[in-house]
Amino acid sequence: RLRKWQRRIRVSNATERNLAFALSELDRMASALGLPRTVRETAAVVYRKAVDKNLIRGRSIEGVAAAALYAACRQCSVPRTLDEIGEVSRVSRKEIGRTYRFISRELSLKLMPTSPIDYVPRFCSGLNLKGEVQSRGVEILRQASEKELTSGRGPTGVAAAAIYIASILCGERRTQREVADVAGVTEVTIRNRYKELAEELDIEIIL
Amino acid sequence: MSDYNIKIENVVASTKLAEEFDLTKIEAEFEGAEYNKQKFPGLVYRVSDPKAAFLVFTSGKVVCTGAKNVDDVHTVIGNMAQKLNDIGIKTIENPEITVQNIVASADLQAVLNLNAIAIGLGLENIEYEPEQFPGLVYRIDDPKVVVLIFSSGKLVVTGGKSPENCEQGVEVVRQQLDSMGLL
DNA sequence: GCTTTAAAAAGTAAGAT
DNA sequence: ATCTTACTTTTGAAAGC
Repeated sequence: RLRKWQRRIRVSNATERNLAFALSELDRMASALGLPRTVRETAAVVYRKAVDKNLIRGRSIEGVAAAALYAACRQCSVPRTLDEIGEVSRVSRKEIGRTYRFISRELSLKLMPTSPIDYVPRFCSGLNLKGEVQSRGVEILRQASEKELTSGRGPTGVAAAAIYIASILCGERRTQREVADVAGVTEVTIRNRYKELAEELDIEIIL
Repeated sequence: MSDYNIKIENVVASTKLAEEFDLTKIEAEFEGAEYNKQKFPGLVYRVSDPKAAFLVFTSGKVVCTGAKNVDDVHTVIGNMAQKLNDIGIKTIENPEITVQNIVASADLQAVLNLNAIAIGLGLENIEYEPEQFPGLVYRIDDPKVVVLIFSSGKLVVTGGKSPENCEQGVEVVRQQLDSMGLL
């Protein structure tokens, strides 16, 4: 009986220690990515649910923490790409994606694919673009979505192209290189997307 | 009318041609054969008769992949057995060949809204992460196949054991999308 | 889980020209 | 800027780490 009690204490200690480690990991990654407190708390909730459902078995704490943070960013509409999460995690992008799919399914998160619109605020601030440009970009994305120009395309690439166009239309031009860098895509992708958007949405780009 | 341009792109099959093989000998006799035990336990051998690739193991088991149809699988495996015999290696007479997987492509001839389809089929039944891959992944239980759905209306059906499975898979998708008014 | 094979879909990426 | 090559996803078997 005393043995059993001690065992419980050990398990409890291990569980608490692991949870503490996971939460510190979430905090460390969230800080590195400059994420607000609400996202960290959401990630903590997701992580705790995963623990309660024993989803950590056979998986690393760091992997589940990274996946929880990735999921939380999406739930809070301030998405980070798997590459961005991977940059502040010891776990590879592939493993984070795999773990995300698993907990997403097991916890029935039912998240819609990331919307390009959710990337606009972050990318625009990174380019020092005003709210007017953001609004323009969002409007372009709404029209793009209606004309089926976003299905199957990378959200960051489409968002980057919309911002590139918006910056020009608002007289605050940013180069493809600048936009590509903040969005984490190549200039070629921005070029391909913006050509398609300009053509299909009948937007005249002069310069 | 009932087509949708279904085309088989690849057939994977397995069989057993002998009780055991000396892969080192086969590698020496078959030009182009690759065998690096520490890299992979099987010997790799490509043929262009009907085009296909073989993975030959010491156990006598063989995997054939890359064939464009089921008949070609039987043809190339028969040719393979003959080549082994020519080299002085006896093989099992009528090997039991099992088709393990068939990959097919198809075209629904319609531009699709993958977000709408994701909701229509149910987020818990699909996987769609455009950040990672442009296709929506839909797993079907009835013919047990996996269908990759693209915004262009093109499809990839894989996991089927027969051409019928692939056709059924395409039909299931067509029907479900049609019933939801997404086609 | 990984290693190796083949193949399609469409997007994105990297290095070369 | 454009071309080529290549990687992302899915599937299945094989023997072994």
